[in-house]
Amino acid sequence: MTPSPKRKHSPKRKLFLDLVLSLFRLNGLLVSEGDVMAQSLGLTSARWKVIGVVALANSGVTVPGIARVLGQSRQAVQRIADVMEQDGLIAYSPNPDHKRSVLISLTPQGQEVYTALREVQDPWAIESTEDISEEQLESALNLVRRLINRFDH
Amino acid sequence: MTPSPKRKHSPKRKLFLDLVLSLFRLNGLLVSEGDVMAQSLGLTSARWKVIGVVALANSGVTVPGIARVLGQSRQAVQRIADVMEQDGLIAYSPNPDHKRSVLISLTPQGQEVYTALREVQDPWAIESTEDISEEQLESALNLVRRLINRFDH
DNA sequence: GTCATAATGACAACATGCTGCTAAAAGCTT
DNA sequence: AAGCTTTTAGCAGCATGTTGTCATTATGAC
Repeated sequence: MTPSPKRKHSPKRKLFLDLVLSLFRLNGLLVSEGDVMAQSLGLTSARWKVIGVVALANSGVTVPGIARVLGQSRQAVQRIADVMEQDGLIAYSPNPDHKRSVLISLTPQGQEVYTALREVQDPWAIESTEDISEEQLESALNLVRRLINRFDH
Repeated sequence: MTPSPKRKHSPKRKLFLDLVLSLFRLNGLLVSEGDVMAQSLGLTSARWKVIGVVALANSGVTVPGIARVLGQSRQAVQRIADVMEQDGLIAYSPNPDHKRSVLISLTPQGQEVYTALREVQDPWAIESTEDISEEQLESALNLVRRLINRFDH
């Protein structure tokens, strides 16, 4: 044993870096899960995210608005949205409050797809949390949101 | 109990889906943080991940091995590694145990960069957890790892 | 109202991830 | 040893994300 640990141990530092690395991994795995679920419906994980935001915030959604919810760039969402509009899942309509930024809504077909999506997504969510308590989920969500607020400049 | 709640409330379902959405956001923000930290050193967040794995597992690292640690595809890591080798951060050397899969090591320049990286990364990690307890970090890491194991087929 | 600033759409360039494919090397079962 | 399976590198194609730029529209300060 050397006599002099000059360097501070700082277990929180290592814990946090481990957490960050694990979050990168989990993110990749979640995208994969989303791809698998969405695949049977002709969607991808990116469209899964977008259709979810549109379906929940059922009125007055715009492309930059979706981007803000997802924490992504306008341009990334715009590209996905344009494809989904071509595919007939969403529709653009004029925005009375804004000449440039059109409103987005689900088409009937988009609503069908979203309904079908829920029938895959909800059981997935329930199964995924089988051995996880509500309290654990809440505290993890709490921590994640604190980190989001810290990093969202 | 009343006979009427046709739809199960399942608060865990909504909690989990909120958590997943928040994880997507946090992932994007963490990548941004990594980009900012790595930028001053001429790195990007992707190279930040790779150099970290090489520096920690200081011997016998291969491209597919890094990919397994990061939970990414071989090809993604290979592309980053090839660029880093061109830039002189890492070096390939013959693998006595495997004719095809070469070993990766940090060059002296790579070690310098990693040292400089630590001087940015460690304070960042400590500051990021200022208002978070060790116990909270541990339980979050625990939960994330359980989810990784569940989804890592 | 005017003017600076912010938000938006559109386009381009690029980084990072994925899958799929082929051929070579390694590992394993018999 | 032979043969089947897995791992690997290298290539290609593509999806998803980023930033940057420019012109247009909104917004807010004065």
